Amino acid sequence: MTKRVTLKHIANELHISIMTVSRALNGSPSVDKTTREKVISTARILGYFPNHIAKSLVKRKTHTIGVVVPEITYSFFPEAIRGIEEVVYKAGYNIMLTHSAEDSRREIAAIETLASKRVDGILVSVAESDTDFQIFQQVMQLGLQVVFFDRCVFKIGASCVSIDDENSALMVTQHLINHRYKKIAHLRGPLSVSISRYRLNGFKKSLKKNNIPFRENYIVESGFHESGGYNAMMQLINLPARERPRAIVAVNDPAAFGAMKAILEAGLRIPEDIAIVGFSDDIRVELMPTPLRHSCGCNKS
Amino acid sequence: MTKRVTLKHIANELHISIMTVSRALNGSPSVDKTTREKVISTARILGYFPNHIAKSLVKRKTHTIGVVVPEITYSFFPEAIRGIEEVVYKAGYNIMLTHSAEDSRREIAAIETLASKRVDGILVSVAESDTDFQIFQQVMQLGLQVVFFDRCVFKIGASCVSIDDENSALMVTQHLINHRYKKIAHLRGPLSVSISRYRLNGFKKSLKKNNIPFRENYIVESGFHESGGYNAMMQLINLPARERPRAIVAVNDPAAFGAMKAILEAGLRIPEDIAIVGFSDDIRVELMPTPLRHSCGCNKS
DNA sequence: TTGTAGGCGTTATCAC
DNA sequence: GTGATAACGCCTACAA
Repeated sequence: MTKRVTLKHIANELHISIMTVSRALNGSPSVDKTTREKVISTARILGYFPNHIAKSLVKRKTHTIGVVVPEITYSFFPEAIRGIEEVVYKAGYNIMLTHSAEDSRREIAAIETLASKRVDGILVSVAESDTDFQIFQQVMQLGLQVVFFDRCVFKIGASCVSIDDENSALMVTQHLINHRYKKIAHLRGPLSVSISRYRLNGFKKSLKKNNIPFRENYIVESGFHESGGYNAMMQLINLPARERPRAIVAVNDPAAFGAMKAILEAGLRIPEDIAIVGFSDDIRVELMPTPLRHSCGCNKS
Repeated sequence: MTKRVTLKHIANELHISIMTVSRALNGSPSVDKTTREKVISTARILGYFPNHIAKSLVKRKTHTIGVVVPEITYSFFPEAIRGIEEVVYKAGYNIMLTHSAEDSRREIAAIETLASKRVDGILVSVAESDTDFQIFQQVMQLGLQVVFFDRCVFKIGASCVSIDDENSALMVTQHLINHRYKKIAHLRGPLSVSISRYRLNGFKKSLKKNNIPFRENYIVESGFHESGGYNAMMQLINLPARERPRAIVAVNDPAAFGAMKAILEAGLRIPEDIAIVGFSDDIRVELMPTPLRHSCGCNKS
């Protein structure tokens, strides 16, 4: 059905060697001008497309970067992926995109596949449920570059790109305190993920710094998604009216959105009854009726 | 620096042939049970990862699908990509994701790269500015499967997956008419893209069907983005108060969002002063203060 | 400037 | 069951 045109075909057509064709097409200086022109024109006529697979095999380089995210549509990942694509594109690379669906087994499978497909490097934001990180060390020993972003794994010698979560959380909380809020609750992410821990720490530190008593029941796990934020917020709303927090620091924007939904559904107003701040510049933020406020201009790209 | 483990290494280690190793690892039935176990265990010990590049070269199949979108973060594409990833993952494939940034030259380059990297098929949603489609025919002649989605190119024999744009637009408009709106404007997309034309047609047909006079100045080009929607809406708002439309059919949700911004900034209310409907179930929709209404449950996945 | 030999890591095919 | 050999399409290295 399909006749794949190869260097050989062009070579035969022109009665020259494969190497000359290869050189001509790759812009090698040591090739006769006339020959080069002939080669290029017949390549075009025959509809030649270079076979990067063959090239990759011999060069041991695929010019492809693997990307592993927990959920493609989730939070700021579309923008991150977009940013990554832009950068690698300019460098002459492509991205192979996989998502783990927050499932660590699937994440491992994705990384193994990427390793097998011989990507030149892997960018990964780890799944919530991760506990075993030996797969990363394994592929790193293969010479594969691994760089974490947003959700990092430390202590295995890979780089990490993320904002200063602890400090950001501290500043976000401080922001609320500066606005005279005292009853501040925190919707936290799963503690297995580093950003959750850092943000929780920042939150706690800020309270301490301002001598605001820490209340255990003001820390509610929300996970990273809207439904979790919603449920967590419901818990807080169901506290006796006097106990209810007046402000919320959500671990990220999706959780904040879920919480807002719960607040509005309960007939409460934002921020008059309960104020709320999120994280990570979700694209939806600018369209919200009540803008989420951010502590800093930190950019996560 | 890196010692790539190959079948050869395993074979040498065990003093057997490469083929036996290959067969053992691929679960061929015709291999001795003991040998297989030995092979598998030393493969594990040596840290062997199969080289899909080599495999692809001989099998002429990469198990990779190329995806080309105009903008990764734009409108419903994150969800579409997510859906695509889910499907191909289950089929044992991966996706190579590229974006054209609405630039047809970049789109062509992306497709050439994907063809060179020998993806097994390409899913593409074309850029706004596209005029020349010969690249698609070119790669199709190479035996590469091309399937368009959302923004299709017709008449070149490739499949297209999208909603019935004309009918949807017709129904959306009818919906407004049923609510007694008569002064209805349309923010249209670039006419080079098929969905823009279909939606415009649907809009016109609906007016005609209901004997509502068509006004040229009620059709404003907005493009597909928020900024365009904003500018287009400003034009309409700046009409003399009596001329102003009371309802808007936007070509897609981002344009609708931009328009809403313009409306609100002008101190008008939605939908009391101006009603607005979008398209394509943008993820932000459910969070909007004034929900965008949809004509049908059409799903674009 | 151009050509030849060999190999990248794997599988198809045919022998044993 | 297992092995040798020849591809797959290209490039490196060396020779002419």
